Amino acid sequence: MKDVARHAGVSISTVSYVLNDSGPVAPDRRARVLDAVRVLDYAPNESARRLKRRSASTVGLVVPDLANQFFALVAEGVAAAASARDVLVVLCAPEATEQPSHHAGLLRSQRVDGVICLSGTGTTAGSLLDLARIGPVVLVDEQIPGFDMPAVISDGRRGAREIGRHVLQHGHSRLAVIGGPTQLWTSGQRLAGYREALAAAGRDPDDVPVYVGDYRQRSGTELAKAALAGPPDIRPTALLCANDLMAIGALEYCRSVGLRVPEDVSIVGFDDLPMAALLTPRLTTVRQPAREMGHRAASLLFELLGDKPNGAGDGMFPVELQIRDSAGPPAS
Amino acid sequence: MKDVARHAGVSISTVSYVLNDSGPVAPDRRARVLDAVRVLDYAPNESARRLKRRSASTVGLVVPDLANQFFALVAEGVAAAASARDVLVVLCAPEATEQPSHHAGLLRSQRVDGVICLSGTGTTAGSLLDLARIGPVVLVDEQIPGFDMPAVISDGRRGAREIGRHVLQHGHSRLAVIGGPTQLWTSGQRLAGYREALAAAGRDPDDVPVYVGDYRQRSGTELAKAALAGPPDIRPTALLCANDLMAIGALEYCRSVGLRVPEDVSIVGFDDLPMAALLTPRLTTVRQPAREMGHRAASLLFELLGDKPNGAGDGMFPVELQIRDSAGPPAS
DNA sequence: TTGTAAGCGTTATCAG
DNA sequence: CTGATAACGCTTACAA
Repeated sequence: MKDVARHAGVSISTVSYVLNDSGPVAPDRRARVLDAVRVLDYAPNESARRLKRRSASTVGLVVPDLANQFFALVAEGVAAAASARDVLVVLCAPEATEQPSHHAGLLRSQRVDGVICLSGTGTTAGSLLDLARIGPVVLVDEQIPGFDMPAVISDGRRGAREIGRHVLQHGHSRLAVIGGPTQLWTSGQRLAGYREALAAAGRDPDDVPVYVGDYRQRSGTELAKAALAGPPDIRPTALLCANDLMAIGALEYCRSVGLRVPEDVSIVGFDDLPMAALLTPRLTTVRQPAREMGHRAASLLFELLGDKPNGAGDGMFPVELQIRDSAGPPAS
Repeated sequence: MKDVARHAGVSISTVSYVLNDSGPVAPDRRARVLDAVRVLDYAPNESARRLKRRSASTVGLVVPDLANQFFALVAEGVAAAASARDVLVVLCAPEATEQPSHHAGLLRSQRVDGVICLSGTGTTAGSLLDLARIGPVVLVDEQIPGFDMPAVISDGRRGAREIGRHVLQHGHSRLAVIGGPTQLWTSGQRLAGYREALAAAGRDPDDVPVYVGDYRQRSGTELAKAALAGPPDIRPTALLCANDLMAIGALEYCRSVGLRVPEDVSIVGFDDLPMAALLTPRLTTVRQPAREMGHRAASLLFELLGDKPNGAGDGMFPVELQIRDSAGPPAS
């Protein structure tokens, strides 16, 4: 910057003025400065800048599992919104094996302005508290009772209720739920939705067993195996999976043991990953607008950070039942 | 930091010494400092730190399309390697509509230590030059002739050759290639591999038409439509797609018009996305170790940045033919 | 309209 | 072993 000033024959503060539009500068001098900037290929040092102003134009993005396409799409939405405002995104993909507070510390030291946190196994009240000390935190697809942090969520409960009803309408009498991690809000919501559907159909929700998975494909496979272990006249004829990845795992298991879907067992998921419609059978599921949710989360965070209100309230995104081929009437 | 010093009854430089192990400190004073840090919940200001040292412990990650799971997996590998060394990853997901140099500028201002750049449509020699001014750049699945930047690649040419041979062994006489963007290195490699296979089978490589796509699913659908437009006795019986996403698009097109795969047309892909094995028919493709490649790219970058050599040469990753169900003998 | 100078929170040099 | 103190590159009163 000193170089630029010298090259342009002005003082260093004049350079700053033109770079930030923060002071009146005579047109010719401004031109000289801009010119020097180009000639010297000068790029301001953001570290120094941040040190002075107390804001970083940077947000943290905590995502548990990029291999889950739902998260990847949310991340893309966040990145797009951030890019549109020239704010940087620092990516944290905490591994299950590490202390959740570790990343919080890193992010805090970076002085990121705020954080977007995607629902995932690491989301405990404690780790959220760590993040909250950094600055505003917006949650995606998660909510912690008693904390009321801003959150971008979708109406998972209703989605689960609708897909539950859809399955029940086919006349299944024995069902099982393959749910997500119990500590996750979404898991609870979806489970609640399934139970409402059951109750609405005059069934006792407590009659259907719930297998607790971790939202990964593998656990879908394993839990399907557990759920479908008994003899044909005992075993469930429909599996309500709390996300698509687990539904896919379940589908795989069925395929591997020769169970037909949906004739022998109906399987439904949740998320509507791009691949859901490409499976055979095409997966009946509930669509969540992942990219939009990421975008909204970022906008909401910017607003919290003092951007002019951009209409990004923390409302609920609607959810949409996608009826395809993986659920149907039981064969019997 | 001043507070910590006061609280511990030592000087500010002593605090710095214990925080960085950069000077000898009496055990009791060190303990007092550590204590004060905990009590005051102090986190060092990285901006100030970077200003002083000239390194940021931060790398940039440029990824064109997170919705492509291959990229998402590479990103995950990068994030994992970075996290293991406490280096931060700033994510750039340049949209097609914006100037590639824009992100380079952002990254440069951030003073990131280096950049990992995934192959994508935005990868021009010019934009790479922009990035190179920032610091070391390692490319993933890309190489620019004449620039020789460190790169983490896989042997796509061999993969393409092998899958080409596999298809040809089934006795197809009319084939078509659905390739990637011509400016991408991977596209060229894969195309070269296909041509080698053709030549090895005694066929004239120039006889097979090449449709140029953009590695996205949609272009697979469109190009399959174009490629398969003619009457049955004219149209190709096998489609060599340069990545899985386009293969999936092609699969979709075939399904939509009632063409059976592989009976009416064989389709093969490249990448082996996790979903490839879940499709019906299961997609025959070539596996690239995405996550490992990301990990290696990060390690390589760290090494370039002065980390002790960690054995991350820029060798070629082997590639593995995955023979499944989407390619077979033509029906005729 | 322009320049001077005082920090921002760290690290590193150099006397004690 | 410890503590002043001078940078690091930038912003912003304040003075000219």
